Amino acid sequence: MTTLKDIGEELSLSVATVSRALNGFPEVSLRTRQKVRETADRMGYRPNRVAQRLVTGRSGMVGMVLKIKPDMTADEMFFEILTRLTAALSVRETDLVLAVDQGTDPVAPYERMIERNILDGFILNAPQTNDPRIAFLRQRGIPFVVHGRAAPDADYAFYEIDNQAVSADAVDLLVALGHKSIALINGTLRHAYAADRLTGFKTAMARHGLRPQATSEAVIESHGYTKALAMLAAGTPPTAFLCASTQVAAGVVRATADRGLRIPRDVSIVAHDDAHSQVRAVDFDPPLTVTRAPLRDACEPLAELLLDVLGGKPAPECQRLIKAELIVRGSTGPAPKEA
Amino acid sequence: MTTLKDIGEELSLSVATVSRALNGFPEVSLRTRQKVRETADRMGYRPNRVAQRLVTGRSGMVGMVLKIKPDMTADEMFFEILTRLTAALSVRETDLVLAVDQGTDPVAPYERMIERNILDGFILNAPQTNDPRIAFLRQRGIPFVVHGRAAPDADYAFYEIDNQAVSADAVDLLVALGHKSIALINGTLRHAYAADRLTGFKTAMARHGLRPQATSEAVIESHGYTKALAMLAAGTPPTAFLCASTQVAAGVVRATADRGLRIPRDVSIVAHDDAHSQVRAVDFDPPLTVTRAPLRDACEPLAELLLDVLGGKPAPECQRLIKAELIVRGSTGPAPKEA
DNA sequence: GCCGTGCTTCAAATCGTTTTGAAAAGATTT
DNA sequence: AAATCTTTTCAAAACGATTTGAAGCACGGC
Repeated sequence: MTTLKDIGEELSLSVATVSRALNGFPEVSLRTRQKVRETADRMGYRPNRVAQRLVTGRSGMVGMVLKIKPDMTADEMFFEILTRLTAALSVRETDLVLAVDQGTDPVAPYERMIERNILDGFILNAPQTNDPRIAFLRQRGIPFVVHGRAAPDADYAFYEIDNQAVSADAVDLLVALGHKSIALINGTLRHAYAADRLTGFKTAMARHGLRPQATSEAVIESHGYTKALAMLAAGTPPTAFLCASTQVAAGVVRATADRGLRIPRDVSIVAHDDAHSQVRAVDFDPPLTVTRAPLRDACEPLAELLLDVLGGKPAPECQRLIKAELIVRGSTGPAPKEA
Repeated sequence: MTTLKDIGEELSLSVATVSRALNGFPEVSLRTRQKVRETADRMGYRPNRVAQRLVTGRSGMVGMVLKIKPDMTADEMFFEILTRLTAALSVRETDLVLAVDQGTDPVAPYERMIERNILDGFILNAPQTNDPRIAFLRQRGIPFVVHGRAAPDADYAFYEIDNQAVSADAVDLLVALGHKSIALINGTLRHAYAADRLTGFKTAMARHGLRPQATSEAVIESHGYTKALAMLAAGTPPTAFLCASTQVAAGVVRATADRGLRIPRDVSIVAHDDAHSQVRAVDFDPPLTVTRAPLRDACEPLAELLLDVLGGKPAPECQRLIKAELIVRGSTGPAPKEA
């Protein structure tokens, strides 16, 4: 393996000069710089990353912990995220070390990875309100970036969509169409994003002088189905639903069909669409009106932000709150005439 | 971060002594060794892998490249394998670094990871016949262990089930039951395991003086269905099928039902079962006779073998060829009386 | 009292890089 | 031509571990 010393001897230069020449420092003359570059290429020099890391204190590796469901499967989208994240980091000369969260203590896998002390930082996802992992990493002073924002006053690096605006935009659209009885079928409030959606929903409804109806549970089809069915059977049934996901929307669609209601004539539906490939908003009949913010779009920014954090950029400059796009399709229409 | 120097200063010992004490060298007295161990624990010492690697050439980290399908999903079983592998390596003080194969050149991700030269070795899976990755790693002299055997005369470390025996055992069982027309619905021959299954099948059939019928394609339900349908419609329809997987078996079952045939009265089925949780052999009606070899059982041995290879154990001693278990259930029965 | 003999411990070199502080060379001013 | 300033180069320290060769110490034998 060619080393700096080899190149130095070849050219009768010190390793220091060779190092600076290759790293493009201005204090080495252009002529030597070129000569060094050329000989380095000729001799097939590759910097020894290990040595580089030893002296710089950086390892060029970041960690991520996979949360796995009890049946040892994971989210369908996970692989796409993983792929894109790996690619985004790879461009930045950074590798991803994976660990698996086997339940019990959410902090344990982070502790284990830190113990090995070869990691520069972490990428976290799916933060919960008062997430213990975030508290842990901050207390230990370990750099990290979160996909999601655990609290509105977060003082760490994150990438997140504006979940309050997601609800607010949907409410505004529906109110403009004349809807007054609007229900939110939300995710479990344990998740920070769901809490934000609820806040945004309540605020927007209050702004229009309307009474909010909401329920929070897992974002699965059956939840959408049972809750929508129950709400439609109640005294003042909603004329519009805000769905936490397209999966939930599928359940709501099934419930309205069971009740003999038509979309959008009797019931309007707006869903949030994170572009899961499984349940596509455009495949609905009628196609779903959505607030759209593909999860995969987070990968590039997350990599970028983490590198910024590692580079010492202050946290406030490493926060991205993105607006979801409101896409109006066939599942929303004017509110039905009052009965 | 605690270093050897810190411990040395704490105990008024040289770093050399501390290093030897922690690595259990005999030339340091028992008393100091214990004292050092204890203070190291107390101070939370963790060896710096980067520094270790620089001087020893070992980093305690191994790599694995994930092959992802074009739709960016991966095998359902993948997470379980990943979990178990991580755990098995963790016990051996080794970390797993993941990269993702984004198509195009199968060797490229390995090259990238090697360039970073912080890895001690690799775990490969799903080898193909004449796998370029294996050729590459061997040519570069990089240690690796393969889950699967790319060729019968493999001269590298691997863990694999005896795929020729898988077919042979099934054939022997069926022949003992009186079957003469037996078909193999195999995986694509590009995969080394499928080539082995075919060889074993042909050899076993020849041994019994029978003419083999075989087809090779992706191990999915539809392949089992279409091929079985075609074969059952042919001149001398098989009375028994060997299926590459339980998924394929599901297709074959559907095809026999479509033809109005009954299992095992008219058609017997033997499948290979690698214990995917999705399509379970015992959930079939009747439950499937299988050659069983859970994929997950490979994790411990793979970790063990890789560490052996890294420790310099010669390749021939790092090869494991495991027999699959033949489990006879309701899907096999005596051959039907000749028409 | 001198010298070998184990048994422990140590200082120093090593790995390949980055970075600091100083020296050498060249250019400019006095 | 001496003095000063700039530009370029260098030797050495640092990162944190392992490993080599040597030294300190107590011991008993001569």
